[in-house]
Amino acid sequence: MPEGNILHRIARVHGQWLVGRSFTADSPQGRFSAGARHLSGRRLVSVDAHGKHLFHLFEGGVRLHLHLGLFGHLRHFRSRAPPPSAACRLRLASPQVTLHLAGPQACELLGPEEEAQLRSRLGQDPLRPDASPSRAFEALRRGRIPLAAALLDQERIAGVGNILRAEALFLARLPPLRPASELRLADFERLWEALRLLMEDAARDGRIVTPHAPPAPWETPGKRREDRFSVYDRAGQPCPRCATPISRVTLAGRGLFFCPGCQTPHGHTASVARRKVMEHAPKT
DNA sequence: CAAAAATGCTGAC
DNA sequence: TCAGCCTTTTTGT
Repeated sequence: MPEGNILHRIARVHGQWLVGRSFTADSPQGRFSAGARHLSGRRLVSVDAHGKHLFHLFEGGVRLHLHLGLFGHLRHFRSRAPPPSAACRLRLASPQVTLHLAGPQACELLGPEEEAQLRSRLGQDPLRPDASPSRAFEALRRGRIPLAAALLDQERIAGVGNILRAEALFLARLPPLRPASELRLADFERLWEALRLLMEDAARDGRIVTPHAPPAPWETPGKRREDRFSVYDRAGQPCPRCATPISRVTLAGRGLFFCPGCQTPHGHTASVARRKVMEHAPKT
């Protein structure tokens, strides 16, 4: 379910509503009972997101590491919470706020050096204020794999998932299958900026919505899922920018969506040139 | 009801 | 590269 923007959103919500409170913890599902006992009664000191990982620091130096994986789900309740589902791995309850965690890939207590080691393996996170774009540029260009594959490698850039990859490459007009080592600085700068914009909007609004402009005549208004994206999960449908049918290829076992019409090696300059020609064309 | 799929990651070939 | 993890939602009988 979540890409990095969702984790940052959760961290912000927890920072506002959970930090400073003490919680009773338990594990209805049972697989985190020992950890929950250790957390119970402690005050939450801080919350931090890095990529798709969440780090909660409780008083006494107790560190909780969460990763939602593909299925993980967090629910928040004010005042009265419903009974937890049988799959609820961790419940944190206070008089004002209750949290239910189900299906996480990771829910564990870490020592300080374990946490540091984990964090040191994560790449630059576009949503973190301490992110270094030049280090991200370096990391992306290492090795000889397609740019689209490098973007999902959390040790190069942290927080990008399959949707953000597709939408950011589309916004930056970059061909996803070109070797990452051939990425030029100007292309990277467009890509980084697209990631930052998409992720910041999505962290604030709670969902990824791409500003695909202009509104195309073949698009019908609606709230169905596919309307939120320009290329992700839209194989065969017309590109909102150039109307070429969107492609889907399988790369490293996962679907990659892109527009073969305008995500071309020099798609950016080519389309700018085309627009200039249009501007100077005689009016009809 | 059952089945399938999903924005992720790991460990074993 | 593939199965497995594990939950929720959507789709199909």
